[in-house]
Amino acid sequence: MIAKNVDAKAGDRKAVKTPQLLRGFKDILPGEEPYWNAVEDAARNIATSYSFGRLRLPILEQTSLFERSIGKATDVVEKEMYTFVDPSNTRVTLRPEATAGAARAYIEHGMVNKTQPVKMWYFEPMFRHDRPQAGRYRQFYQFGLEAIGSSDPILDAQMILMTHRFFKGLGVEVKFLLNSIGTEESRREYIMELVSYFKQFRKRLSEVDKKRLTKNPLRLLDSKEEGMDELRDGAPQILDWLDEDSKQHFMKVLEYLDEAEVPYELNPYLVRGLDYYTKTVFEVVEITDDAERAQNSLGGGGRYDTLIELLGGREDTPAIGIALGVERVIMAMKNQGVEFSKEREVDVFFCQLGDASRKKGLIVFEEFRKAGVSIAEAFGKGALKGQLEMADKQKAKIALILGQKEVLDGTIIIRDMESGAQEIVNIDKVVAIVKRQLEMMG
RNA sequence: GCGGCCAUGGUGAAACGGUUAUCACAGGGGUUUGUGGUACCUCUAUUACGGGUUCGAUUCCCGUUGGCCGCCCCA
Repeated sequence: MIAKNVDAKAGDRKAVKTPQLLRGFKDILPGEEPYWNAVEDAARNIATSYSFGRLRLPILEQTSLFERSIGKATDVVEKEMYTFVDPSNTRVTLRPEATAGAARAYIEHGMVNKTQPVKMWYFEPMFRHDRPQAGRYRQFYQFGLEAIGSSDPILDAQMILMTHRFFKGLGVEVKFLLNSIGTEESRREYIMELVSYFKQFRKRLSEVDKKRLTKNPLRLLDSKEEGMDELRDGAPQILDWLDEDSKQHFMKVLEYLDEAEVPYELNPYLVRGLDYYTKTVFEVVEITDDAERAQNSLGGGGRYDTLIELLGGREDTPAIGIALGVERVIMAMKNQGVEFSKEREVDVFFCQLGDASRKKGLIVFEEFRKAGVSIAEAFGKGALKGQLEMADKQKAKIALILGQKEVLDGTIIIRDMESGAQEIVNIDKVVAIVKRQLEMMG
C-alpha cells in the first residue's frame, strides 16, 4: 500500500512540467561570473580612462526609432526585432542595438550644448530574434562606445585603439578589418556601378547572389558562392569611388593606427548591415587557428555621420561608435585559454559546532567582514569535518573553530590550514591576531 | 528564414532490440554526533517530450522541443 502511494506521488510530480528557457535565451550562472566580471571591469576601466560616461538606456523604445535609424530593409529590422503593441497602443521594440538609442538620447537631452564630442559607453543586453547558434543568442550583451559630435579621424583611430587595449587586457588576440564606405552619395553611385558590373554576369550568379544583386549588392563582394572569386577580381573597388573628403579621412585614420601600432587589415569587401554607417567601418575578429567558425566576429562599428540629423537632431553632427558582443568576447577568452579558478577563494573559514557557537559566530563573522578580512562560513553544516573540507576547498589559510567549550571560555581556536597547528586565543582578540597572521603569510 | 547533424543523472561518457540502465567526477548524508587535502558506506535518471513498430525500445520510425554546424545575417 505504501509503495503504491509513493508511486502515485511520483506520478503526480511528473505531471507538472517545468517551464523551459525560451529558445535562444540563456541563464548566466554564478560559475560564469568570473568571466563576466573580468569583461565588465575591463570595459569600465578602458571607457572611464578615456573619459567616456556611462549611459543606461531603456530596453524598450518606440519601434520607429529603429526603423528610421537602422533601416527598414535591413535584416535586423525586417525580421529580427521583438516588436509588439503595448497596453497604451504604442508600437514598441526590445532594442536590437544601442546606437539608435544613444543618438536619440543625445538629441532629446540637448547634448549638443555640451563639450563635443560627447563620449558615452554602455554594457547592456540587446534582443534579436535570429536563429540561435554558438555565440549567437536572442538576448545578448553588448559593450559599446559612442562619440557624438566630432568628425575628427583621430576619434576613429582612438576607438579602435581602445578596443585593441581592451582585448589585450583580457588576453585575447584580435585584429581589425577596416574599410571606408564613404558618404551616402558616393556609396549610392558605387553600388549602381557594382550592380551594372555584376548584371553582365547574371547567368553565372547563384540564386543567393541574384537576390543580393537587388537586396544587398555590397554583399556580392564577400560572397562564398562558387566562381565568384574571378568575377570579384574585375569588380569596381569602393575605395576608387570615394569622395575626396572620405578618402582623406580614411587615410588619416590609417596613419593614426600605424602610429599607434594597432594591427589591422584593409578589407574592401567589408560592409556593415545597418544603414546608418558612413565612412570608416570596421570589424574586430579573433586571431585563431580554427579560423573557420562563422561567429568569429567579436564586434564592429563605424561612423554614423548622418544619423543624428536623420533622427531630427542638428545638421552636421558626425559621430562614431563600436559595439562588442560580450558572449563572444567570453567565448574567445575561453578559446584562448584564459582561465579563472572555479572555487571561490577566501583567507579565513569559520567553523561552528552547536547552536550557541553558531549564534556567536554570526557576530564573529561580521567583525571579520567589517575588518576587511575575506572570510567564509557554513552555518548550514553540522559536522566539523565537512566544514574543514569546505575550508580546504576554498583554499582558506586559516580556519577558526568555535565549539561549545570555547563559547563558555570566551575563546576560539585558530588553525593554520597548512601546518595543522592550532592555538587557543581570546575571542575578543581574534580579529587582530588573525589579521597579523595573514599579513605575515603574505 | 533555408539546409544538415545530434539529444542517456549536475558534468563527461558506456550499454549487438532482451533481466533491478553501467562507470567516473561533482553534489548530499554518514563511518558511534569536536578536526580538512586521503579511505569506506550510502543517496541522487520513469534514457528531452509525445506518438508509433515490436512479445519486448536507451537502441528502429514519425512528430514536437532544444542544442550544434553551414547558409542568410550579425554581436
